[in-house]
Amino acid sequence: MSQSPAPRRTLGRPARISREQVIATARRIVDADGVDRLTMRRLATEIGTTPMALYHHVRNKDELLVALLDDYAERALRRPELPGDPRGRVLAAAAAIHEALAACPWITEVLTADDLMSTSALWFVEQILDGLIACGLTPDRAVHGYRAIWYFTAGEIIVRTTATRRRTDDDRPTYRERVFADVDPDELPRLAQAAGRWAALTAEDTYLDGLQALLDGLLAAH
Amino acid sequence: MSQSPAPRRTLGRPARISREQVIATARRIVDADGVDRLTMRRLATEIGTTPMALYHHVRNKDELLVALLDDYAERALRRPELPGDPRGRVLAAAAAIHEALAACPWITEVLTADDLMSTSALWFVEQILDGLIACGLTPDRAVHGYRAIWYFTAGEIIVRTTATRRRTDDDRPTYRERVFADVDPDELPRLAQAAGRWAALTAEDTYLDGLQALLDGLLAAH
DNA sequence: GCGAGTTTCTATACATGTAAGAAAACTAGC
DNA sequence: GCTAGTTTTCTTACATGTATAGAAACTCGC
Repeated sequence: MSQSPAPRRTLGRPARISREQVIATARRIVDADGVDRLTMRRLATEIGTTPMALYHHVRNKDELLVALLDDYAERALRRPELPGDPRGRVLAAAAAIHEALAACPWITEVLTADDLMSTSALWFVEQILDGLIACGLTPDRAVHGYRAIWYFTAGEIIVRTTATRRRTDDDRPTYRERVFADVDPDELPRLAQAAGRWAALTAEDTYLDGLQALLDGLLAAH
Repeated sequence: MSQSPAPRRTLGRPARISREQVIATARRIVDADGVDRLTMRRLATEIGTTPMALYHHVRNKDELLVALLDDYAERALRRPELPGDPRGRVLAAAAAIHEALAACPWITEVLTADDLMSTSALWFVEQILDGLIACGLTPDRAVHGYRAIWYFTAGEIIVRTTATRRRTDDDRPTYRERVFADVDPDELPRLAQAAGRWAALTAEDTYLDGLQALLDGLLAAH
């Protein structure tokens, strides 16, 4: 009758907090107050433990952020209806990744990881690879093509989000504005010509155009 | 005879250090010991002042890094012989920027700026814009094209350098390796197929291929 | 029940960027 | 010379990530 209740097979002091709990609480903080307010100390007190205890469940803050991105991708990356033609599949998969990432701009510091290798993103990578191969690329070239698409996508997100971030927490004239003011129209006529419209032009979302151009170029190269 | 020696026209306490001195010393530290060893405290002691005194010459460490990048670009960005055909010019200008950036991998954290808008880089931007326009793009589309090239270039540098950085200061199995180990060949056949070669493939430098593809796509879109 | 081993948690400490304000070193007007 | 104003520098303090060392809480073999 009095069997040992669920015989504990784990050695050592039992854990009071779990990695899942850490990540979930971190997510709550980020959702509520933004990623800037996520500190290990606050996370610890909200969980009811000490900062260093967290380090038994995440290796460091960076890994925690990666885990957050993973967690986010798991929920936000819903697999869309993909078109039948392979080119369209590649576009749709890449656009879906881009859309999900653009929606949570706090991951910039994490995004510089090698690949977007969240488990839940793998399906999208698979679609891109498969689409590229169906378009006639060799498997090896398809991997390179995926990388190129990833460079472009990650670069767009990173550059765009940090640009807007700097613009918000800084009201002095932009570095850009100062630079443009110095442009000599005789020496740099195209820049001088574009100077007035630069801000407006770079504010436009041209990700899809660029993605299509890149993809067309990749496919045209056989 | 005893004229006031160079009548000081500046009000207030005379500066003991200059912004140029700060940047030059920072450069020396970075060149010698890497960007990780550049701290405001060390910089201050090497100059012979206190950390907070630096903040009257650079707004914060980020701005110091941007200034370092500027300083570096000034010296490293030598204008190459550009080919006559506009497509070649664009490629050469972008490749030159990429090459210079790839040579100093510590700028990753700075590279996320809006554009590479160092004064010394403007000439390259001009060449890219001019080349794109000469290929038939409208000025507005040329700016978008330049942005696309910049996204791709910055993304490539950032992703590549942080990837190698993480690999060096971390000998545990990569996140990537763990992810690939879980790939189900039935569900994700392309990924499973590429898994073994992934590391080798992504180690290859395919920047120029990607750049050409992107450029061709941009030009093909009229 | 007891010691050994193992895991998790806690306390303390340090390096770092930088905010806030006082102090210093000058010029200009009297 | 003295005061006011201005600019630069210094002092002190704080928040943050995290290293290190050891205490605490468990299982297992005896």
